[in-house]
Parts: sequence; structure tokens; C-alpha cells
Amino acid sequence: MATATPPTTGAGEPSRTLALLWGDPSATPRRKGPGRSVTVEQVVDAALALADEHGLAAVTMRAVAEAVGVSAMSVYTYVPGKAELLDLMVDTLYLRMPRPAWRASEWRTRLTRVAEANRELLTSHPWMTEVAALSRPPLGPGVLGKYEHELAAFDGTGLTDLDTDAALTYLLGFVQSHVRSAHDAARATTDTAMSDAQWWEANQPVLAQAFDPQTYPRSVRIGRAAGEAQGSAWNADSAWDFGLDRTLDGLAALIDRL
Amino acid sequence: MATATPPTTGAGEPSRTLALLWGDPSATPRRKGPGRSVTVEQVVDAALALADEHGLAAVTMRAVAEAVGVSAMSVYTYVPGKAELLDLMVDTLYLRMPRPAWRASEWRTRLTRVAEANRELLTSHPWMTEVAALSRPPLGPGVLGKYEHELAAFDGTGLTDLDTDAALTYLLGFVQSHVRSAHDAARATTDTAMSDAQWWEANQPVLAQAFDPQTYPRSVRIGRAAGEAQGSAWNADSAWDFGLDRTLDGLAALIDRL
DNA sequence: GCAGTACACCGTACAATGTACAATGTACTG
DNA sequence: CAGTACATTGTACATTGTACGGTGTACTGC
Repeated sequence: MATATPPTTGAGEPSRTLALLWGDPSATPRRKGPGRSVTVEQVVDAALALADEHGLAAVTMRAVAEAVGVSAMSVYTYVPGKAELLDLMVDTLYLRMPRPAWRASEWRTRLTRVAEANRELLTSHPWMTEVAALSRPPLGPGVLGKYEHELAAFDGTGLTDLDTDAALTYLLGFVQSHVRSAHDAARATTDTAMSDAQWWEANQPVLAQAFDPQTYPRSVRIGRAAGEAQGSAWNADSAWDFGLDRTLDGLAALIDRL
Repeated sequence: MATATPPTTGAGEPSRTLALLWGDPSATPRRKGPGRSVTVEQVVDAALALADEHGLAAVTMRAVAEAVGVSAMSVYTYVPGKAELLDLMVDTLYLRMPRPAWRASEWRTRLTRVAEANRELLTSHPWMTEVAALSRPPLGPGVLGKYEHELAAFDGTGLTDLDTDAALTYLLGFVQSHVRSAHDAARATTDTAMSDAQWWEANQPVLAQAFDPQTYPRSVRIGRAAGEAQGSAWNADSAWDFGLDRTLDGLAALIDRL
């Protein structure tokens, strides 16, 4: 960051990002200067590989540049800045998601597929939960195609247009929230190189005094119960099943009422 | 970041953070050396003020130091590092939340209050959605007190301990996800100094081609409908009402079934 | 009262980041 | 063939968290 003010995305030419996202139709017949050594797609793929293998923090302009074999500053001739690169990464992955036709007649089955597909995507690319916004995504072909496909899963539910949109956002919000929690939990045990049990053991003296059953009766009881039942205070698969059932039941109250 | 490896939190002495969170009972009778110029609480409050007024990015160790009137490095005699400072900030705000007794007899009313209290907190301190983890929070008195209080809202629902915990996490997940979206949407219009309408206008040429009603029939129809109905593609209050109703209905399917 | 020591405080320094800027060279247009 | 637009690059700068070592202070043991 060069300045203290928040980095403005593509200041001056707001459509530059959109042109990039939509593949810039007037790009093929280039005019002057030397040929480009790589392609935007290669740059984005390199960034994706870095993020998947070493986390979002590993996606630096220099690292991306080295991965594609150009200097750091050359990356800026392909993308206006890092923010736009991240947008492209997200849209690219959205674009590559499979879009099978909705055969199932039950809306619950279709929405379960939607949720599971998103869970898989975010689990394979955990950094996306730190980047992908639900309410103001980059309007690229990936985002739009995904949106259209997932909206189609609501066909036949009888929901209004506005309710369909709200329902989809709600469903995706659950998935994102869940994967984010799962990722946080996994990272906590991973990068401290300390299991739940070890951590608990090491902090026994402080915790014994803090976790007073008189002051926090429910917390202590539930903490113990959760630990015994699922080996840890938080189990990803249990939470997923619980949350998805609740979400679909919540939507059922709207859909099946009609 | 001094090294390329991820910063380990309190390496060597894992209970240091906990001692800080719980107010370090053996801290009052200090032994040697000069008296401390400020207190941990002052440091945390300064960091909170910075985050609230200028966003999370404004919370730098130097800025915090200057705000309390010490040098940058002196902050490290109060907190082990920035990660711990953020933990303290979160726990402090949790600790200060009001905890009114649960008078309402209807569980839906009580859970609505829980959701609204969290929405208010996160809306007043939007940076918390970037920091606060649902699944592995800092185990301080604020987190624990809040947890206990919110668990109590489920008294009388007949849920098992495990289900109560899962239900609370689910409810809070919705709130966090919602506020995050609202924050993203607000920031998008704010720091580009461009309204929804202006943005749409400026990108008309590209968008007209991209938003093809043949390829994306539902998206185009719904985008238009949303824009006309609520002036923007995403309306925070509508989304809140929708989501909260769905969440409570989803839980009702579990609770009222008993 | 004095020596010793533990600790608060601070200045300096370093590695890493995004990216502005200006120089250099290339390949197309007239 | 001259001119120019553009890809590529090295250097540079501001900003970040924090490691390190020096300095002075106030308490402990004699």
C-alpha cells in the first residue's frame, strides 16, 4: 500500500475491470509494440495455484510475477492492480464450476446440491471465504453464470423473483459462514501445532479458574458435552448437517406454505 | 510481517493471552522497574477508537502507540503482538454488551433479541466481521459471558445441549454473514464515490452486452425487479427481515416439533 | 544505605508489501 | 524508413509488524 487512503479500484476507468472479466473482445487484433509474453489467464492461474497451495498471503504481485516468468511490474500490464486480480480469480473459479441440469423434482434436493457444490468449492479454496463478497461480487461471466444456474434451482418453488433472490443469498450465506468457521477451526489446530486436547492441557491452570461452573453453568456443561460427543468443541460435519437442515426448513416455511 | 512464515501467536507461552484476557490477578503487586505509563485497558480502548473511526486498517501498532502516548515498541510490553491486541478488542466489546434478563416467554422473541443485539454490535463496529471468528474465539470473560447469556435464551426450548450450541452458532452465523454483506455493500458505494445508478450508467456499454436476457433470463429479470423494488440490487433491511424469519422458522421446525 | 537486577521504555533496523515512475526496447502504422 | 504505442524492467518509496540492544528506573537483598 503506497498511501494511507484505501486503495481505489481502477480509479478513472471503471470499465477496465469489466472488460477484463468479459475477455475484452477487441483484444485479439493487437496494434503495436512487442508481443505479450504471457496471457491474463496464465497470470490468474498462477495466482490461483499460489492461493490454493500456500494461502492468500502467498499471493503477492512478486510471487505471481515469478510464477509466470516476468518481473513484478509487468503483471500490471495484465491487471490494473491486486484487487482486480483477486476479482478475476474468484470469477474464474465460479466459471469453472459444473452446471448440471436440475433433474430432481424436489426443491429440497436441488437446493441441497447448490449448497454442497458451494461447500466443495469453498473447501477446496478456503481463501475464497476471505475474499468473495456475497452482496457486491465482481460482475463477470463466472458470477453471472453461477447466479443464473442457481436461480434456476428455484424454478417451480412458486417464490416471487425478489424472494428467490433473497432465498439464494440466504442459502449461500449459510454455506460461506459455515466454511469460514470450519477453516478457522482447522487453522487454529494446524498452525499452532497443538491439538485441542493439548491446548486445553497447557492452559489448565488459567482455564480451571476461568471456567467456573457457578458463573457459566450452561457453557461449562455444553462445552464438556460437545467435547465428549464429537472429540472437539466444534465438528464441521455435524454443524453442516444441522445448518443445512435448518436452512431448508426455514425456506420450507415460505415455499410449502404457498 | 518480519518473516514469510505465518506469525505464531504467543509462541512458547500459550497462557500469556489467557492471563491478559482474564485480567492477570497477580498483576497489581508489581515488583521492579519503573511504573507503567499507561494500562492495557487504555491500549485496547485506543485501538478500539481507531478501528471504529477509521477502520481496521488504521489499527497499526504505531498509531495505537501514539494514541496512548508511548513509542511503538512500548506497546509490546502490554500485549505480546497485534493478534493478541485484536483478541482483546473483541473480548472487550463482548464484555460490554448489555445482558438483560430473559423475560419474554416466547423463544422466538428471545432469539430475536439475541440476533438484534449482535446485529447492533457488528453494525457499530463493522471491522469485527473481519476479525471475530465464530468457531475459535478468544476464550476471555467477554466471550464466555456473552456465550452463557445467549445460551440462556434457549432455556425452555427443550433442545439438547448439543443442539442448543449448534442453534446458537447457526443464529450468530446468519447475523455475521448479513452484517458482512451490508458492510461490503455500503463500502462499495462509499469509497468509489459512485452510486449504484452512476456505476450502472458508466458501465452501460459493457453491461448491455454482458447482461444478455437470452443467456441470463432469470438474472436479468431479477436484477431489474430488485432494482425497481428497493432502489438497489441489495437492501439491508429487507435482507435482514427475510433472513431472520427464515432462521427462526428453521429452528422452529426443530423446537416446536418436540 | 548500597549493590544488583528485573523490567519499562525507546530508537534503530529489517524484511516484506503494493505500486509509482522513468528508461529501454520492440513491432506495428504511415 | 520514421514515428509511435506499448510491453518490460529496475529502482525507489511509503508502510507494515516486530526483533534487537541500549538506557534508565525502582525495587530486593545485604
